[in-house]
Order: sequence, then structure tokens, then C-alpha cells
Amino acid sequence: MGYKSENAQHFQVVFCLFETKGMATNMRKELEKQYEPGQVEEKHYQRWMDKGYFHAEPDPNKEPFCIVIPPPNITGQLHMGHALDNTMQDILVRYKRMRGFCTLWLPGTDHASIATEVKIVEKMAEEGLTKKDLGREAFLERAWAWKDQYGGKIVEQLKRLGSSCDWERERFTMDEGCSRAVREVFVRLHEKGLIYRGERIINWCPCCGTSISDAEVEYEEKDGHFWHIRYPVKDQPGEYIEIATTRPETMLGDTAVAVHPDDERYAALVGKTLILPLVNREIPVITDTYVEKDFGTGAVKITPAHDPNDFEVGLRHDLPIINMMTEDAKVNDVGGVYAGMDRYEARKKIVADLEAGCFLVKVKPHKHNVGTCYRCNTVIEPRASRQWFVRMQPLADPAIAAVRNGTVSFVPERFSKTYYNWMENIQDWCISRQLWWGHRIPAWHCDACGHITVTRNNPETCEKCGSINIHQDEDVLDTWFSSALWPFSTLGWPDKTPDLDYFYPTSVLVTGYDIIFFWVARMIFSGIEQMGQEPFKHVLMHGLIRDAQGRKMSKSLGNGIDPLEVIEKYGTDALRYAITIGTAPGNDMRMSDEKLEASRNFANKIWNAFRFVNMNFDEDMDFSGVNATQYTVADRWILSRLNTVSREVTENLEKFDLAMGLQHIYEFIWEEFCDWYIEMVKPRLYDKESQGRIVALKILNDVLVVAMKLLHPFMPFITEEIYSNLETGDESIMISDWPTVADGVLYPDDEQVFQTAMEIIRSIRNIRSEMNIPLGRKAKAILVTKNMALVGAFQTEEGNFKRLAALSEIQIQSDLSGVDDTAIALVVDGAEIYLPLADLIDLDKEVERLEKERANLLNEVDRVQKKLKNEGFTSKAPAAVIDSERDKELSYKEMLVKIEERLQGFQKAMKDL
RNA sequence: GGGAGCAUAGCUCAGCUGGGAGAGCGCUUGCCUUACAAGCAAGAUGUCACAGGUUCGAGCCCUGUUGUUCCCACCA
Repeated sequence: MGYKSENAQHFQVVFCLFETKGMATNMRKELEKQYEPGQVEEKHYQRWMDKGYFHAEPDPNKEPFCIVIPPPNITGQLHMGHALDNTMQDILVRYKRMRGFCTLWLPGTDHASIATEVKIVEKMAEEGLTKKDLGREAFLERAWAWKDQYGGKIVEQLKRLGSSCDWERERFTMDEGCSRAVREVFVRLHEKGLIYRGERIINWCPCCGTSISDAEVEYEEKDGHFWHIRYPVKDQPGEYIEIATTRPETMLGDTAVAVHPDDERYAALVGKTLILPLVNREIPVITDTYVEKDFGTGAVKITPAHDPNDFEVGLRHDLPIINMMTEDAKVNDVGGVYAGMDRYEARKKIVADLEAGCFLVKVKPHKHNVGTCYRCNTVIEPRASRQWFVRMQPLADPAIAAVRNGTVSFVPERFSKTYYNWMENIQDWCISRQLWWGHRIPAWHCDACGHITVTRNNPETCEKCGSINIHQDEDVLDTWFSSALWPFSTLGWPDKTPDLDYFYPTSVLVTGYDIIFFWVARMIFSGIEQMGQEPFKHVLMHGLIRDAQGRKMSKSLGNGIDPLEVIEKYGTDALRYAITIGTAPGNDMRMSDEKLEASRNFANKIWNAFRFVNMNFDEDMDFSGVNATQYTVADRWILSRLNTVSREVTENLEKFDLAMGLQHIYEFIWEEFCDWYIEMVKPRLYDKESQGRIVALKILNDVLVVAMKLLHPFMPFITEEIYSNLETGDESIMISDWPTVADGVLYPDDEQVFQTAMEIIRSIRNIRSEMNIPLGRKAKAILVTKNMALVGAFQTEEGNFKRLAALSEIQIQSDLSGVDDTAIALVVDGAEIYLPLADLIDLDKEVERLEKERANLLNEVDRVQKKLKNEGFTSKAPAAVIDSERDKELSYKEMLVKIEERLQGFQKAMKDL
């Protein structure tokens, strides 16, 4: 089946939409005045899918271009962040596809271990159930059911955005392949000694009941207190050390008090024993340089089990680690009478008891940062715990180098600093989570000998003692562990697949700057470690979308803008336009109804431009006889401009400046094509006998074809809708070729002439408006110029120019003969226009206007001349700049002369009156 | 404590390797001109935060200051 017949078939589908309302007389039916995105989007997306346009297979004859999607959480509901992220990816992908790359956009979803588990637990709570009630297996059944129910939802929502993902390759971080990759990486890192298990202080979320990594802790400044407490010295009544703490309840776990070795105030007490109040435990006074003399009292209680610094001090001094808290943040058995109390309840009681026992010296208000869980916002509790860690230093070094040497580049560049900052100060990564939903750690503990067997496949015996009494580690891995492998696990790793071979390293990663640590950094070191090659060449960062007031969108504020509602109301293309336009790369942006309306208006503008063209098309047009010799100035001007704009859009896309690319095509379509070219072409079209009609139709068609291509990556639906109704020979815009661009300016002379003509028309319109000359009153204009090209243009386009400037006649001549002294004079670069409107003119005002004009020009001439007289300028500025200043000088001078002549004539005429 | 961003029209924001300040919205005026009133035409509005410096030339580069936002670190 050829293109033509397909196209014809498609036409019928399109136009039946309008059959009911239109009252068309031929095949080209009247289109709706307003663009209706709804059905158009659904229709084309379905067709693209059916045709398999999104699918990519490795093609040795083409260059690959690959993006892996930042996988949205299965629990996720599409929000503006997704809309931005995926619009940007789709723009790049559609552009590269049209440029002939073998283009793969690989989609998928993330199991989002902790986030999903939190949601499921919440839902279970509504039924009065806890995880313990269900047990691991039943819980996981629920989780998978959840995934099946909601996982597809976000995917369907991504489709509404127009995302041209290869859905045949959709992946999930917990699918068989990705899980295999996870186990493989874990085992490999373990074999290299880069994964270890150890007792460390980790961040514990009492609400989620799990450890979380440093990156998952958010700090908020909160008002707290500084409690000053006396710890009495053993056997020396009246002697004590005063410490200060923000968490008095942790004293239950104190195993020492530390002072600075050089602190003379406490020198005598070092080595003595203190009696821990309320607990009556004996603890030593030690010295450690970690203590700052000038902060607080200069003496620090040391709680190795509940503070990272204290833990380190504890290690140095071989102190016991006393954990005083349960997993749900209650005081444990260590706490004696406080056992079973919630941490804050215990705090109150302990403070009260300290006060009663005269141990409390004072309470000072104190602002400090409190860590909270990024998922549930609960205050996290530092806690000594046995966990699995990834040793980061060896992995970080090559990952830093990859960015330093440009193998991976951040766009905009400044984000590489954020990356270095983190990578260079990296701590080991706590990867074990006390959760059930996720990749279970591939480690088996031997009940007989205690050895841990780490292996890819479920072992039956302990590798050390051979015992069959082994059990798998209860914990799962940090959800980011599997995301870190995403760029290669999704392409088939650890197998050597053709996909992996062809598409890895991927081309670009598009994501928000808020996720550099969680994800980008970890993908980079994982890719380098496992594949020996960086996972992507460029990281294109974007900012956050905020609400109209500039606030972050959040559930609690209820200020979120739902992209699906926006799509319903304004259309996907409008949403994509609004998201892309007018932002600098990497900056946050605000979204508002005003912006969306403006975006929809642009879509509507394009629609009406097409509508105009469409209604002038004939059923059987034949462009074959049209050739370049038949083009008018306007034709060559618009083609020349189109060529330049094509180059600009291409260049901007190449350097990932999407907003600027869109800006260029926007301005071209609205200001040049619609406001000028279409207006210029109308008379030719209305005159059915005109020779130029078919030429004009061809140019309209061709310009729209290219303009739609340039716009397609940004606004895929409306461009496809229009493209499929133009004369192209293609079956779809999305697999058509990107416009080719000629070097330089295509028709420089015509551009020049047309610019001047536009300037003339604008100044006539201006004066009409200024002098309140109504449109109804047709005025005559005398154009005085020696520019033959301009004369030619005005002769061939006379009807047009008359109409655009609302003139009844344009008389062209090379001198002032017959021009009335009192005619209004307009001077532009290269021409003068005289409007003999004596009866309408207030002579004094006209003199005033001319004098103002004269003053302006004098000013300009003066400025340019000063510049040109400056030797520094003439000797150092580039030749092109100097030339253009010389040109300006000439034309300003010429214009000045005309104005002055005019003024003299005018004043003489006034005298005569 | 360290790092980054931002400060340009009434509002929201663009502004290329430094070479006469732009858009959208809003505002004023005139238009339902057979593509579009979700539109057309014309217009007004700027000490480009401040102070120095580099340069023939600075919104743009350098230094400092002020205000503001964010990230990282975490002195108990």
C-alpha cells in the first residue's frame, strides 16, 4: 500500500469529524474555528502506536540515540514534574528520530520500595491490619496486586503527554531481568569487597520501621531546647560535670562524657568516673578532640548507639554501645522505669525527674536542624544497627573523573559542581532496608556457623560449613540500588544482548536537579563499575514547576496543578508548549492559567493558519508546474526566513536549548508567516484566475510543511493533524525527515527589500493611527525612492501593499516632483513616503513631529559618529561591527537630510498660508 | 560553615562568543477587515539590585556589597 492511498483514507477519518457541523461544498470541508485537541490527540496517538513508530530495533546503518526514562513510581499519579521531564525527553526523541537516528526511548516503572510500602501499610491500617498480621508472603501478594492495579495507570498517563516511548520494551525495576541484574551487581560488589555488613549508626525511621540512607534524610530547622544537666562525680560529693543536650532521653544510653584534651577547666576530672543520673550507671570522663571547647559547656555526653559522632568517639575509646530505643522509637528494657514510653513522653518524664533530683541546671531555647524521613516526614532517629553498606570511595573516584574529563557532561554545566560536591565528600551507602517490598538481599545466614553466603542463586547449604540450616537475610535493598542499574539492566545486562551492545552508553539522561544524588550519581558509578563505560553522555537537568505564586506544588498545600486536567482543558500540545517556553535551562518555572491560555492560543493560531490554507486548497491541485522563477518578493522572503529559522531551531535543539528553539519557531509562525505572509498572499488566492495563485498555494503548503516539522517535537499532535492534511507524500510527520538547511541567508536581497517594505507599511499604519485617519478614508501615498528593487517590489505587490497600509493609491517616483509641501513625510532607510492629507493635518503638530524626528536622528548620528571617531573602536572592533556602524551613519545622515528638507519646506508653506 | 541560583517593563520571565533592551500577560487607542475577538493594527512603560574594575564598548566578564531562594554539611 502506497503513501497516497493511506493518506486519502486518513483524510476521510479526519473530515468526518466535521461533517455534522460543516456545510462544505467540496471535499475540503470547513474546519472548526477553534482547535479541538481532544479527538485529534487520541486518534493520532493510537495510530502512531498501531504503526509501530515508537519501536526501535538496532540498525547498523543508523546511529543510535537512546534515552532511558526516569521510571515513575508505580504508586505515582502523574504530576507536573513528570509532564516536564517527559515532554523534554519526547522533544529530543522526536527530533532525533526525524533526523534519522535509530531512536529508542525506553520506558518503565519503579517499584519504589519504601514509598509503595508506606502506601500499602496506610491502606492496610484502614482495614485495621498491620504488616505483622499479614506476614511477609501475604503482604507481598498485596504489593504485587497493587502494582498490577496501579502500575499501569501512570503509564497510561504518560501516553496522554504524547510520549513516544517504545512501549514494547516497557520494564519494571522488579521484573525478572532487573532483579537478576540487581543480584549480579550485589554479588560482584561483595566479591570485590565493596559491599560489607557492619554495625554503624544509620538513620532510622520509626514510622517506616526501616533504616534509610543519608540522602533520604531531609533536615528542617526546628525550635528545640538545650538542657543543661549535671553528672555527679563518683565518691566526690558536690563535684559534677555539666553537659548540654538537645535529646535528654538519650542519656539512658550514655557510656561516657567527653571533654577536649586541652580544656583546662576539666583537666582534673579526666579519668574520673561519673554517676549517670537516674540510671546510676558508672561512666568515665574521657578526652577527644571532636569536642569543641567553646560550644555548650565544653563537655559532651557520649551516646554511641544514638549519634554518629558519639559512635565514632565510642569506637576510638572502646566504649560500650547501649541501644536504649526500640524500632518504633520507644524506650526499651535498658530504660528501666522509662521502658515502654514513647521517645517524647520519656523526654518529658526524664526532664521532670532530673529537675526533681536537682540535676537539671537550666533549659535554653535552641534552634537546630532535625532530620526527617523524606517519605513520611517523621523525625528520624540515629541508631546503631547492623546493616549492609556499599564502600563508596573506590566507586566515586572514577565517577568523578568521568565528569571532570567530559565523558559525562551536565547541561547546564553548573550542576556538575553539585555533583562534585557530593561525590567528593561521599559516605558509605547504607543499602539495606527493613522492608518487604523490594529486592531481597541475596545473602544467606548460616544458623550453624554464622557464616553469610552471598550468591546469585538460592543456595541450599552454607558455603562454609555445609549446613542446610540457612536462612535468607530478611532485608531488602534500597530502591535506588536497582534504579542505579536502570540504563543497562533495561537493555538486557548481565547478558550481552544486541540492544545493550547497540544502545549503551545511552545518549542523554533528562531529570530534575533534585535527584542528582539519589539517582544520577549512582547511575554514573554503577555504569562505570559494571559496564566499564559511563551510562550516558549528557545529563540534561531541569528545574521544578511551581504554582502561580512561585510555591512548590505539594499535596499538603493542595496547590498542585494536575496535568491531566490541563490536558482536558487546554490540550496536550498547549501543556507542552507552556512547559517549554520562556525558561532558561535548569531554572524553576511557574505555571499558571494565564500561561496555559497563551499556549492554547498559539495552538489555535496555528490551527487557523492551516484552516485558511486548507479552505483555499483545491481538490486536485497540481504543483508540478511551479518553479522558482514565479516567486514574488514575499515568497522569497518567507522561504529565506524559513531557512534561517530552520537552522536556528536545529542549532538550539542540538545544544539542548529547547525553550529557545521553540521561541524561534513560534515567532516565525505567528509574526512572519501569519501576520505578514498570509496577509500578503490573500489577493493572489482570491483571484481564481491569477497565475500566482497556484504558486502561492504551493509556498503556503511548503512553508507549513517545514514549519510543522520544526514544531513537531514540541507540539506533536496539532502538527501531525495539520501535516496529514498537507501535500507531503509522507504517511506521518513523526517519521518524516527533519528539514534540511541551506547555508547563510537564502535570499538576502529579497529579505532586505521586504524588510524595508514592512517598515514602510508599519510607518504608514503608525501615522494613520496617530492622526486618527480612519480606515474608511483611503489615502494616497507617494513613494519616493531610488532603490530599484524596492520599486519593483511595490510595482508587483501594489495591491497588497495598498491593502496592508489601507491606501487607495501608491504613486512611485524617484524625486519630489509634485509632492505638496504640506504632505506628511515619513522617512525610512532607503525611501520616503508622502501622504498628501493637507485637510487633516494640524500644521503645528506636524512641525513638532518632524522636529522630534529630527532630534532623534541628530542624536543617532551623533552617537554613531562619536563611536567611529574613537580610534580605540575603529582599531579594535571587528570589521563587521565597524561596517555596520558606517552603514548606520550613512543612512541616518540621509534620513536626517530628508527630514530637514522637509521641515524647511513645511515652514515655508506655513508662512505662505 | 561550604556551594549554587536569582535580582531586567505593572506581573511572570527570556536575553546568543560582550557590539543600540525583548516576549507573554496586563494597560491605552482603533477595529467583529470572509483564517483566527483564543483575533488584527497602533502605542506607553526600563538608573538591566548597588559600588568598583576590565574593555574602544558591559544587562552579559571580574571583585565586592545588599536582598532573596535552594542544596550540602551538622556544634552535642
